[in-house]
Amino acid sequence: MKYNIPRGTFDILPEDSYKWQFLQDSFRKFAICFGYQEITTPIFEVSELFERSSGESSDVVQKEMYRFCDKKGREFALRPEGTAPVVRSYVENNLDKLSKRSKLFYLGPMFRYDRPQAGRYRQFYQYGIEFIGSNNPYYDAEVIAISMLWLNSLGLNKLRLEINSVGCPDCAVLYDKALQEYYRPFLGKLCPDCQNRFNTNPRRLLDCKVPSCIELRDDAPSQLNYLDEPCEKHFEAVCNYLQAMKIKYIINPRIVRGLDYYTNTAFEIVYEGLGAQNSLAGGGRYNGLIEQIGGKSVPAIGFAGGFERLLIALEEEKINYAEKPKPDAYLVCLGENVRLEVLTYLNDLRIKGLIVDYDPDKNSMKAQFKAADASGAKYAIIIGEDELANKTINLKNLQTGEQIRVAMNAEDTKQRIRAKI
RNA sequence: GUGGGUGUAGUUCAACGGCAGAGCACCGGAUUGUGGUUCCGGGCGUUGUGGGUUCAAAUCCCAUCACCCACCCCA
Repeated sequence: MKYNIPRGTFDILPEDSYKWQFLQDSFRKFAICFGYQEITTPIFEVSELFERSSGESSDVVQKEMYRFCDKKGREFALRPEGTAPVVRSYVENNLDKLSKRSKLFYLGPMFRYDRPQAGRYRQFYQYGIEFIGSNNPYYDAEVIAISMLWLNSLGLNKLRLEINSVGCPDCAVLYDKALQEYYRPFLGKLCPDCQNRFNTNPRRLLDCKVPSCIELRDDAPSQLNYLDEPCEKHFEAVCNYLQAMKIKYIINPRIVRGLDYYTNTAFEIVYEGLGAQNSLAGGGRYNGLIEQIGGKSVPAIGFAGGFERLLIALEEEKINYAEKPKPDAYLVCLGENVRLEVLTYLNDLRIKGLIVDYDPDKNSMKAQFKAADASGAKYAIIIGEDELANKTINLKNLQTGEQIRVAMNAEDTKQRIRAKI
């Protein structure tokens, strides 16, 4: 019986895993420099957490969640996104009592039952930041900056940062009304989906890709004209901070976040060349969410980005961001007795942190040297009966061909190899 | 959930009704303790799976599964 990987998932094979490790480490370091700390939550939570936070009407909740019941009939879901679990943990562990601000980041897999497509998977890996505890627009800019500057640091420069403000719930109500007034005369001209959206979620009308709907959209009122004073000031301040940070952006009043919990700032980082799924990262402010799921009213802002799309973009730009790790040395042995006696030395090298490759199945020197070349090892350590008897090794630099005979001493070998790197 | 395209060796692809092949990768060898180049040798793989048409199917038809792309949605 042969088994297939579940649809929409993928294996990260050894030939690629170093890239993932590099990107994950890189993001960790970056976030830490901005004062953020890692938080890791389970990959499943009670379904209700997501239903509450994302909104019952959202696509995520409606059709994309992997749900299951445990033996006691409790209903869980594999997490479709990272913010709700982090906020759950924040509330549950009283992180607000520890400090007024919580600066958190996370990495890990998310799950959505979607039809797979370029840059879209059922299990996908996200990196994200959540800042909880202040409504200061500086933090909006900081979170946006982290997401943008990190991508820049990897060598991605052809990015477009789009920002918008969806206002607070009060503004949203006014804006929804304005939209409905605008669209009402054209109701008959809208696509069936949009006729639905007209009532359930008017702001989604702006997101439609049907040509006739796009045409109508051009003259539709802008959210930005329906912000109350505090929201307008907030948005202006965010823009000012971004300018002060010299981060280029464009204001796109049509950015609508899919999840219900967003307020005020919404942003997206777009990379053309990803196909239809061209959003590398996205996020926004969610001042209402924490209270909504049982905490105090605390303002917060965050974002999440997808590793798969990032990988595609880096590949597309032909950026050499990570180097494949190669062995420091390859051990070439001759003779059965040698193979036995050399093992403590070999283990010592490895314990000391050298990457040493060795293959007991390769007999001839030729085969062993070929393997050494293929592995990309910088040195070969050659040991035969002679060397063993004298407690020495031949250390050969595989690039220059230079070879020296030195003591069989792991520490000494390590020093010599490190010195020449 | 809806459309379109594609499934042949580990991989990239040929063969397009008539004997299933090549490049790359992989393994071994070229006088027994020194590699990268070169040369030689090594391939029966349920042609994704199951049916059907035909004297004959990788090839045509149907179904199914998987992948890719798009709608939708978003990371």
